[in-house]
Amino acid sequence: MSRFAASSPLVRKLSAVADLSNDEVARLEDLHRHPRTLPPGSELVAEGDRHEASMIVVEGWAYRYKVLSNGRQQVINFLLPGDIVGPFASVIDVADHSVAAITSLRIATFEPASILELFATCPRIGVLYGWAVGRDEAILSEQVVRVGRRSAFERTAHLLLELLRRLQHVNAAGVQSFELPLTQDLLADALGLSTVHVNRTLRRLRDEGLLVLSRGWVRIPDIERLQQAAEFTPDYLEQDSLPEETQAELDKL
Amino acid sequence: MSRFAASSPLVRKLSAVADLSNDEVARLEDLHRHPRTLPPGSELVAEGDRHEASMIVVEGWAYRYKVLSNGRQQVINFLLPGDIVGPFASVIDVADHSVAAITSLRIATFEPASILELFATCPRIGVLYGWAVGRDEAILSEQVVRVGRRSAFERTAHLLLELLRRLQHVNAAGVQSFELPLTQDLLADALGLSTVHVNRTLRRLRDEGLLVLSRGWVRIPDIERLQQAAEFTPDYLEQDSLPEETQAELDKL
DNA sequence: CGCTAGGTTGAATACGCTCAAAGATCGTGG
DNA sequence: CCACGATCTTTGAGCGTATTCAACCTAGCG
Repeated sequence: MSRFAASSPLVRKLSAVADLSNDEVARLEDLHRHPRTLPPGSELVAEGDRHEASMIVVEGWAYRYKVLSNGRQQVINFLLPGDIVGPFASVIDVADHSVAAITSLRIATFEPASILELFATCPRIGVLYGWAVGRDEAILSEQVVRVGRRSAFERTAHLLLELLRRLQHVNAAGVQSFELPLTQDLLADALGLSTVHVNRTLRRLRDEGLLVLSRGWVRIPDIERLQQAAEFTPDYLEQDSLPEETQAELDKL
Repeated sequence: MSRFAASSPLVRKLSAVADLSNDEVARLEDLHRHPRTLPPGSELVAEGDRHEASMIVVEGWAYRYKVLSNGRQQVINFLLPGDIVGPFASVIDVADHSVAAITSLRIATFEPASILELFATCPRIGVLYGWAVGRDEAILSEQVVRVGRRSAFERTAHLLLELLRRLQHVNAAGVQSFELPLTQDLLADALGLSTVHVNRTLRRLRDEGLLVLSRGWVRIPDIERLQQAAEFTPDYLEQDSLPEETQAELDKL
């Protein structure tokens, strides 16, 4: 267990990449003043909103999505504890997507100024912020590949494996299992499939013993096997340290 | 025409969002030392590469992509003049995707240290860098929606409209037309379709008078009409100034 | 002139969608 | 505590969009 097991998920996530000083942890925790708790279904951001602030998910799930005509909807990605919502929101003047809470959601809003200040006064945290942004971009990229070039079967398995891994990074999942607060409707919108087909695909995954689903929980009995089936490689989610060169740059400052 | 018509496409792009001082322009141009020219097909980044530097596309097209088994391939996005390749590359230690040149490519590599320094000494540029990252993220999000929830017809039209708009922002396209250096194979990999179907879809777009294609050029005779057909809204690509609040924050520094 | 990469077209197939109806599950109020 | 309604899940049948396979065409280039 990490020495930050009790602290915020963002700190847990970042301390896997770099050892944080007590001061750095304090600065990060500082971003968590102004927390709120929102009920399931709340809209945090609506497409067309102006000048949103950045937020950090502390507990619960949310999702970013866009709505199209005739009821079509696409989930862009899921926001889990430790995720930063709109890391550069303060610079964008109109939101081009919506964000809604899936579960009851604990979330902290922070001022755009905080980030500017953080970058200016604590480059290490600036770099880690950049790392978080880069990782989210990697997750989005994988979402493009998943939806663009994988079969329904692979897609579904792949997403579940990603979610497991991401939750594990913030101590929000077990070794094989996690709580999945998604309806098949929402899953379908994330996977670019119809609800019916998601249902059939999940059934097939269960029938093949790759998945155990019960009352909002998923268990993956044989992760190795599911990874193979989904062609899942977790590299894009894993990083255990900053590159040496970057470390060196930082030490000079 | 902008007063920076002659300068680098990155400056052109950013000066649409904020008026840049001469000093700021100089700092941005500074990132363009160490330019190279690469032939079409060159790999700039290969999946698995360690610790890449960030780059700026000066001229030409490139694409980010991932390769799957049995020859499947997905283009994550296209990189056009003024685009930053891996804005936080210095913090990520292993590339999870590849990048290759489509045309002959003029590209500038800059040191990770430059960015840290820029953030520290020139917050306005730091903010604009953040804006560029945020915009790229919006483009990626739209790619997810396109591939996940749009028909082949909409998808194709939508991508072409996006490319037109993005190119216009860096003075690399006319009012209705631009040079499109993509094979139908590559287009298919970007749209998550088969080559054959891309071909049929393009034909339909031509038959309906929505597109004119000839020898590597596209013309969109009636943009309004194609936007309607594709359900394209360009908001995510457009921003003409920084939000007032952010301006105010900046002035305080 | 012939090679090669890319574009075009047809026919058969398949994967995933739509429509429809029936079963679970859960929260809520009687 | 049970009944009801609402939401979510499951299953079947038929359909349609996009795929695969295969052949042929075209343009550019050595």
